[in-house]
Amino acid sequence: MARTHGSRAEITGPLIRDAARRLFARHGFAAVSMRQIAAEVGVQAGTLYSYTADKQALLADLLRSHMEELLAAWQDDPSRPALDRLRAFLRFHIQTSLERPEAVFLSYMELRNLTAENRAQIAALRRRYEDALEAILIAGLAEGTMAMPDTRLATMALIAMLTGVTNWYREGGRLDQDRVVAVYWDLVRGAVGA
Amino acid sequence: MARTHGSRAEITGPLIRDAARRLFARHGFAAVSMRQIAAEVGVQAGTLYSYTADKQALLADLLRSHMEELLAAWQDDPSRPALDRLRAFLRFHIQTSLERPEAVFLSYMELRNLTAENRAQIAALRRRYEDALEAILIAGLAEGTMAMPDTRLATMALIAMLTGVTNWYREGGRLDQDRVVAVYWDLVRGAVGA
DNA sequence: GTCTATATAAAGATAGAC
DNA sequence: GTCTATCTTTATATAGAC
Repeated sequence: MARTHGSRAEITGPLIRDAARRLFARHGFAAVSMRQIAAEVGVQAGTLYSYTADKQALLADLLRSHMEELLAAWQDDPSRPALDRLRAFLRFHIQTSLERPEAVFLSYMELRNLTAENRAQIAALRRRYEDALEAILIAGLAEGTMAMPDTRLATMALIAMLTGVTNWYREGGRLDQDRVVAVYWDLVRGAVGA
Repeated sequence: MARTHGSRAEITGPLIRDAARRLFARHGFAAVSMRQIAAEVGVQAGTLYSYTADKQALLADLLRSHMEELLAAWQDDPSRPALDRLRAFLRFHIQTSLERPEAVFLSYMELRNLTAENRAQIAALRRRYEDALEAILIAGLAEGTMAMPDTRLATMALIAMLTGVTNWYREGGRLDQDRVVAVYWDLVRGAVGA
């Protein structure tokens, strides 16, 4: 596994991030050692410190880039009917959650291991993501196509429900992804009073 | 803090469990040392091993007793209308989740740190709890007072949604517990097609 | 039942050679 | 850019005294 003095910076960085994401998600941040990450990549432990200031910064980078990718990928069109937008959000959220279950899991679980500064930064990104959903619910109320007593609570409830898919979904299991989206859409549509 | 040779076994056991629950929930299982737990209780680290075989068994005890208390406390009455039973389940789940947020959090997060045997045991208990909810949904379908495409997915979706309350609820925040139950009841009732 | 002391292993991080 | 070697700290767990 271990190479001797081979240099390939362009790929080592991403490999470190991939290994860290996988290991942190599987065992928990504190349970994973820098040596384990290094072994997974095929470098020595000391090498990791050419790519990250410390272990915590490595986690922070993973969470920040995940949230930024999520925000960049979500394309909303406020001119469309709110129910269509909600349907699109649901599909987007389930799809990305199932594509990157490890990053999703980390983003909801390992905030506590960040410095206060990094934690605040990630929390702000997450808040923007939640606001994207709430905007749709507010539009639905204004249109009269949805009904609910509290858009903020509904936002939190829906995100928790959708993200929960990662807890039980198994590739090749009883239901494929489209079917999951369809079933959840029935539940969500009912929940928002449509 | 540290006493010298004082003996009080009746209370030290529960204190260890309380401290471990709090610390594991706050920092993560792997991030907490036996020394930290001991310091919180006011004993020396070695003393903990009079109460648990090892660190992992301490976690397993916490999760097992939490699930067992939950199952013992939930009183269902299958002769009542399914919607009433669902309402009662919702209130029970939100109430206990907010009363014991640390145990709830651990039960969903730290299964990965158990031995395979302990993990299977806890998973079976959790499954029984999920089945208690699904039984209500199945009854609702049979009654014709609910409608949903998949009772198993609906079960997982509802539990994720309700448990998510612990992620954002703050004592003394914008909403008191009864109000939260009322808002979620609106969402749940819609989701199950009532 | 609890303490003190310790065996043994592994952690995060850094320095300097190649 | 990566490796080797190492400093320093901390961890789990156990043995035996009180």
